[in-house]
Amino acid sequence: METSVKHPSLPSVKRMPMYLRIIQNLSTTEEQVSATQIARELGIEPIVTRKDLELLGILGKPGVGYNIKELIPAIENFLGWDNASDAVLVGAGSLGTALLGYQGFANYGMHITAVFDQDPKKVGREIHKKKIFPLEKLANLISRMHISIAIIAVPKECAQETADKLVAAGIKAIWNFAPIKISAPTHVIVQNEDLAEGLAVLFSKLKREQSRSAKRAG
Amino acid sequence: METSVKHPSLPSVKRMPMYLRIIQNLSTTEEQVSATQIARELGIEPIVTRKDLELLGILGKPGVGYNIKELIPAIENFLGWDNASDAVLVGAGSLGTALLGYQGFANYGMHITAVFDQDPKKVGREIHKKKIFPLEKLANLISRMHISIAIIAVPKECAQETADKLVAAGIKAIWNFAPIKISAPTHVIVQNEDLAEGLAVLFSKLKREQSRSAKRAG
DNA sequence: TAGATTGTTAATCGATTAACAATC
DNA sequence: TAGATTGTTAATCGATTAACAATC
Repeated sequence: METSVKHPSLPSVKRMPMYLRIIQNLSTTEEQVSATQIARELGIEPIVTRKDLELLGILGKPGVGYNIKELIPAIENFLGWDNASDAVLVGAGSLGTALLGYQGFANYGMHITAVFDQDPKKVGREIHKKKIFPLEKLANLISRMHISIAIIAVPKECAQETADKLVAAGIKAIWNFAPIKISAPTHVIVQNEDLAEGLAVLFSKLKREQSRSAKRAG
Repeated sequence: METSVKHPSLPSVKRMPMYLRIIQNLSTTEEQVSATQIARELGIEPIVTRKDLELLGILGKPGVGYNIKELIPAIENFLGWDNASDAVLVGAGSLGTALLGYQGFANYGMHITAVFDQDPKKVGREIHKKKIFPLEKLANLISRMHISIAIIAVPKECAQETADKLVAAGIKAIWNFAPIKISAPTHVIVQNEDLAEGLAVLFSKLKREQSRSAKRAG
């Protein structure tokens, strides 16, 4: 029996990008950074950061911290962001446009190779210097260029249909922004992004705060 | 000592919007829905849904399920989405535009009252039928109309500054989409939305799947 | 040395899952 | 009645937090 690979927890994975940003910011002025320092910046407990950095498989210096030059590539490698993966974006509406413009995904290990849209009026135009292709070319381009990631930014009515096409074309992972849960075969990774989740959390925190302040007043 | 209010867990809160959507879809054809049914639709365990619905304080019928007419308002009330709160949007770039267009937040208990932007060229124009105001009017409008929620969709360079203005104007909750962690006094709720998190999760799942399929092949 | 921080083991906490009688 | 599902209590699992010796 071989050593089973211990998978990092999802919360740890989610915290990594924040660490990366903070450290990248510091990298111009500092050589070393401690878990304590990062945690303070984020308003979280130092032990959390220490545990997370442990996952990277690098060593820090007691009393000092971690070498930033070592830390950055370690996190990038952990996230798989060290070699930009090619991706396609389906849907060139305002959401698709916003995603394309979002600080450029370049820093996020992702390179958007092509943009597709159903609307003939949009085809041929450019957004953020990316040319928009007709949907008909989707399957061909994906298989020809061995694209493994697709971003769905189409209206929810055609999201599942789009996903089916992507799966048929051999895509390996789908990042879905349509407000509907997309289903796909188990070997295809689906990450559903849902704005409503964040809003639900916001409202629930607000409610809690209001009941607290009501108690203070009453 | 009074009964301490038991707060629902964050994962439960996050699942509620999905439940709501599914049930709203069913509401045209069905009268009742079971936790099992909802769970199957979402690909999660029925016990999870049952536990979550328990938080709503309504009763189901054993062997049958829940009355949809009761369930919908119960979830909306739980989320605080039964009375749309007024909100302002700061930043009318592609992200702000996308947010405004995102199926309209009307269903999400939020009504965007006004849109603000720094750029004089944008001021006066309309997006999705909302007029864009200059930033100078922000504080006045917030206090005059007792707005409690603000959405930040400005570049990360001015996000903290924008947040400070909002706090000074008396805002109670900030939903931040700039890729930077915003800080505010403890009595102000901040919900930082971070695209990079989702991407990190996607990549980590992809990695896991690839190591699995490599194992299958090898 | 004194102070800070790491790496690591153990304790705690909370969310998920299991089990099952009661009910439609 | 048989089958399904609820409400509820208990068991399990995993993430967070605490504690502390070792090290710079």
